Amino acid sequence: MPRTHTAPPKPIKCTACQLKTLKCFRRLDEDEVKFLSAFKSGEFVAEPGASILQEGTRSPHLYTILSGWAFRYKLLPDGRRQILNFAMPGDLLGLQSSVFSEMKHSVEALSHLVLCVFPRERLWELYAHYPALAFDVTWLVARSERLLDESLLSVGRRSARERIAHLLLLLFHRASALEMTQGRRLTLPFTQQHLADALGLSLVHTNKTLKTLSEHGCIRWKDGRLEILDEKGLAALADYESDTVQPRPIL
Amino acid sequence: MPRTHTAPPKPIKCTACQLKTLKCFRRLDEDEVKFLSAFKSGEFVAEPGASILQEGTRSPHLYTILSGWAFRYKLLPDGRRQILNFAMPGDLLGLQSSVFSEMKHSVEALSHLVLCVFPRERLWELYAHYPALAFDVTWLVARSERLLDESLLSVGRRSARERIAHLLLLLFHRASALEMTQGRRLTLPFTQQHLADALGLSLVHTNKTLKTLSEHGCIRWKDGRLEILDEKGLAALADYESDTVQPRPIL
DNA sequence: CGGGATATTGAGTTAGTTCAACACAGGTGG
DNA sequence: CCACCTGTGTTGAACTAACTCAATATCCCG
Repeated sequence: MPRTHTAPPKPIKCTACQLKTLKCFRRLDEDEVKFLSAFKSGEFVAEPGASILQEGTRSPHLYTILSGWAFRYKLLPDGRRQILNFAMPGDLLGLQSSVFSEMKHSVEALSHLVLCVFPRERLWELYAHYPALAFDVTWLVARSERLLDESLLSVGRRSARERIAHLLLLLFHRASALEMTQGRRLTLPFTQQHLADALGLSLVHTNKTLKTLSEHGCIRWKDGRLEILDEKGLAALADYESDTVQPRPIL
Repeated sequence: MPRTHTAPPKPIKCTACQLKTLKCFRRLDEDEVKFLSAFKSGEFVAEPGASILQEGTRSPHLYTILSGWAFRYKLLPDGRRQILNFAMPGDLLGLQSSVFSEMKHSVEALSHLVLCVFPRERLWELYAHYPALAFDVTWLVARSERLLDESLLSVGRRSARERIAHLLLLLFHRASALEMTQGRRLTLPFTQQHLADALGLSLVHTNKTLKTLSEHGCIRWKDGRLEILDEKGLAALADYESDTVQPRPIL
């Protein structure tokens, strides 16, 4: 069960935002940083399993992930779950309820998670006065659409082995851009159930397929740590092509 | 094989745009319409099977569908195809190549298709001077993300019968909002192969499942015409809930 | 020590696939 | 006007990737 949320110790100033030091993000000018600092209404810390946003509700907030992992998902009435994607630092959460009235998916924390909180009613100011930031928001949504395109291709047309190979490579490269990897290794706070639900597979089959990938010497997956042993092999299996997109927006 | 494109007879002025008469679109003010008229660089007419945008290329244009159907899709090297979604009047095509460098999916015309063409290099002006329109662009991308979420849930977690029920209802309601339906009937310019590729199913199984839905008296599907006979039944099957979103943006 | 997740493995089942044949319609060229 | 071809839809039969069920193993935590 989700644990309760904790109040943050002390919010980080946008001027000192850790994400800015990563080269995968675009540089913001002074004005933009100032605006974002004022726009940011606080921070929100959640523990694994905590519910961040709920399908069917309207959130007064818009979030950006400062650190940690989360995932978006949808449920069917009988409990079947589909994970739509995994969210990492820099990703936007809850824009849907800013743009439409209510959420059509839920979001849950996977790891210890720190979020920047923005009041959705002020999103309009951003569009009115900071067109570059508005464009960044569009950029982020478009990128997330791209990831969904990839997932849909996987779930619709790839075999179990191909899906797993593809997802693991994708996660690895996304994490790598955020400097969350150590060499070929990456800490993934997922259970196999999470993988299964993201891939549209059963838990048992996911487990067995992971095993054959291990036996073929492609990966090592143990205690939430993933090691990519044969990147070429995996990429060939999955027709994976890393998405070399230019510097991405912060917020 | 795709036929060649035809030059448009005479572009329609945005002031006289047919879409504006539909109540599902938000009303634009005079300034916005004037800007859009200037932004619009022409029209583009395509016939069924024509390729509109190609994965791996960069399109200098951004399109909006004025009339007709298209679909976005991705291919695997061995020819497996996943249709990502179907696009109808009012939908935006090719934003990805305006936001990133190149397309990661292709777009093909399903029916006779009329597109409004906008030069992507002027998209920035729109963001700089027409924040409401910029917000509309974001709205459109976010909505398309939502549709993808639904598809991913279907393909990942629903049975063949549920998937078909869900897709047909969705198409019907989307078309209905655009006043493209006649009572419970709708002309769909698809082959069963299109349905199969959108649902992640084989052609044969799609055919058989359509047949059982017909036999149960839920639908009639003949010569590209779909009739919804038992909307309640289909909705129950698919856990379908029509997405009652407020007026949507034009362009 | 006991209870609740998570992971692993085997065995039997099934939804959906592939292969193949055939029906039907429209379109073309002789 | 007919013969042919191609794209689409339909149906049966055999096959298989992935599923469900079930038992067991681990590990962590209170």
